[in-house]
Order: sequence, then structure tokens, then C-alpha cells
Amino acid sequence: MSLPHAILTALLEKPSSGLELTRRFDKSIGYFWSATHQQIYRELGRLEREGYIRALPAPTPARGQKKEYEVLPEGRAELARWTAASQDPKPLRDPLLLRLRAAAVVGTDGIEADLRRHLDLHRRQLAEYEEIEKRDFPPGLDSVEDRLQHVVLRAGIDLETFWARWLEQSLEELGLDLS
Amino acid sequence: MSLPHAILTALLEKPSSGLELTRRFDKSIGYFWSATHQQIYRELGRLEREGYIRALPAPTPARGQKKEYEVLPEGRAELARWTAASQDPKPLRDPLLLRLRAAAVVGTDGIEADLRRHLDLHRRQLAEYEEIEKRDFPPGLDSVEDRLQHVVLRAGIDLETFWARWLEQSLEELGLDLS
DNA sequence: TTCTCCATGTAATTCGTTACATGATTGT
DNA sequence: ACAATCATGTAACGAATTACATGGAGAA
Repeated sequence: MSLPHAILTALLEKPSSGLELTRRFDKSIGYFWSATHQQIYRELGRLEREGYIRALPAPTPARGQKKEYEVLPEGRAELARWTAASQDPKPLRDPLLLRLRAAAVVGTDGIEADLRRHLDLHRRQLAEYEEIEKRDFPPGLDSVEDRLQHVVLRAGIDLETFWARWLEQSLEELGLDLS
Repeated sequence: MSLPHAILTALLEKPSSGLELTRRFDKSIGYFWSATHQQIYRELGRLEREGYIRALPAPTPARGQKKEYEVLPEGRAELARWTAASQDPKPLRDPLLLRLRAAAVVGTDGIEADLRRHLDLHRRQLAEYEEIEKRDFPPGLDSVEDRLQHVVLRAGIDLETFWARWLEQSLEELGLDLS
């Protein structure tokens, strides 16, 4: 039940149309909760039916016309309720770890190349996050909002750092040099 | 498409019935690919229909009777193929990070207690993994299989370490002492 | 006999993904 | 006029979650 709340958060930050939301989900919020335009349109319809958001009055409402949404007080209340509610952490589910475990049974042939590729992808993502940190979070920011957004970005940076280090160590441990 | 391959791996390690698999998915393999008994039974049926596994001949095949499965050569081949195939890393998707982002908009009321709870849960999981490491991976193990299983466990340990540290730092950053 | 596990399933729903469809706007 | 792009959707499917159903075996 996270997607509707991701959308409510995005719309509170700035009222938007479906496609604008889709673009914003390719960065920012999408860094920790991705979504496609099909999911977003479906969810916008649901949220509107349930009275959490409404479409801003448009001159000519028609298919193919831009439709902007804003959050209603009920939507904000629901988001506050959900944010405060306790939730268990999801158990880890990672195909790459599963593949290594399988490789212990059927052999490691062909997996090293993909480990190196993952290492490269995580390094790139890390660099991107660090760019954002440098740009958007100069030292000396103090508001609670800034601090919250910063710790979230920190999670992204630390996670990518973990993956990169772990992949480096694992490649070495398995006797595969780093090219 | 990971669940069938998780099951093939588990069955290669040791032929099992559905319920035995379910129990093993509560530990070991389940630490990085969890599954419920409903998923497992459905997938066992599919794998059998497709000729990847077969039920061992039982004295009295009937509902409510234990049914053991073993992997056929086709199943092993499919697992080897999947293990070697390239796969993109899944984008991060974490409800807790989303809630912090939402809290930047609707306020932090009620979220600190859950952050502390998550910290506690991650510390417990970390302790459990470290127990396993001490028990199953004494220094001096050398086979490729052991090393592979060890780096997988290492990923679990490092991930839990990351979450615990990140939660400690975030609670502090948000001005909430660690009680 | 009834209760409690063990063991194997079915059913309904939701969420995410992939592919496709349609209208409006802008540039050439 | 045509193509490309913007924008909003539909349809179909697969995977995961939740709840429920059925049967067998042993203990009180």
C-alpha cells in the first residue's frame, strides 16, 4: 500500500499531471519508490474516486488533455495516518544473492561478468547520489524538512557504497581480479 | 522469475516435501528470498508439469500425504542457465524511506517509535547472522562452495549493519536521542 | 470422540509489468 | 500533410499476499 502514499507525497510537494508525476518518479521519489505511468494513472483514478485528490478544473476536459491533480484535506490526513502507522521491515529479497547460492550448486560459469557489471552500475548510481548531495545539501541546512530529505538520500548513498564494497570483496574472495 | 530457481536450488541441496521446503524458507535461503507455503506448492506443481522436478514414488499417494520432490537433469540445466544469465539490479523500494519523505511534508508525529523498533529488529537480525557465521564458517574454509555461501551471508551481515548504523545516525540527526 | 498438529492444497484480491490504443500539439 | 512527441489511458498477465478448505495421524 505504498504507491498511493508516494503519489500523495509527490502531489503535496507540487500539484501535477500524470505525466509530470511519471517524470518525477524517474528521479527524486523514484530513487526509493519507482513506478510506471500505467501504475500512476490507475492509482490517480482510485485516489480521485476515494476523495483523496481532485483534478483541478480544466478549460476543456478531454482525452489527451493535461489534467492536474491536487491533494484534498482527506488525502493529507490519510498520508499523515499512514506515515505514523507502524510497519514491519520487508524481508530482503535479492536475485543476485540467490544466484550466488545457486552457483554453489551448479557452478560459477558466466556469473563473474554480471558481478562486474553490477559493480559498475552501483558505482554510477553512487556518483549520481553524491552529485545530488553536493548540489542540494550544502553544509549548514537546518530545517527539519531538509534534514529528513538528507537522511533519506544518505540511505541511498550508504546502500550503494555497501553494494560496491561487497561486490569488490566478493570478486576478490572468489579469486576473480578486478579486470 | 526467481522463486522457481530458489526452489530448484533448495531441492538440489536436499530433496524435500512442500512443508519441509516451507520450513527451510524460514531460514537459510529464506534470508534472502522469502516465500509462503502457498507460493511453494503452486510453484512445485508448475515445476513438475514442466518436467524440471518429479515426486519420488510414494507408497500411498493421497491428499494429506507427504510428497518428496527431487530435481531432474532438465531442472539442473535450467538453474545453470538462469544463474549465468545477466540480470539488472532491481531499483530500491523501501516504505520506510518513503515515510520519512512523507514526514517532511506532513510532520514526524508518531514515526520515531517505529524507527526505534526497526533499529531493534535490525540489531537482532544482525546478531542472528553473526551467530550463523561463527557456527558455520570457521576460519580456514576453502572450497568454492563454502566461499560462495560465505559471501552471501556477508551481504546479509553488512546490510543489517548498514541499516542499524543508518537508523542510529538518523535518529540522532533528527534530534531524537536513543532513549 | 474430539482436539491438535502435520501436510497439501484452493480462492480471491492486489500489485507490478508489458504491450497496446487514442487523442492533442508542435515542427517541418 | 506528415511525423514526432506529449498526454492519457486499456487490456492481459504474472507474482505475491491473505484467507480459507481438506484430509490424515496421534494424544487426551
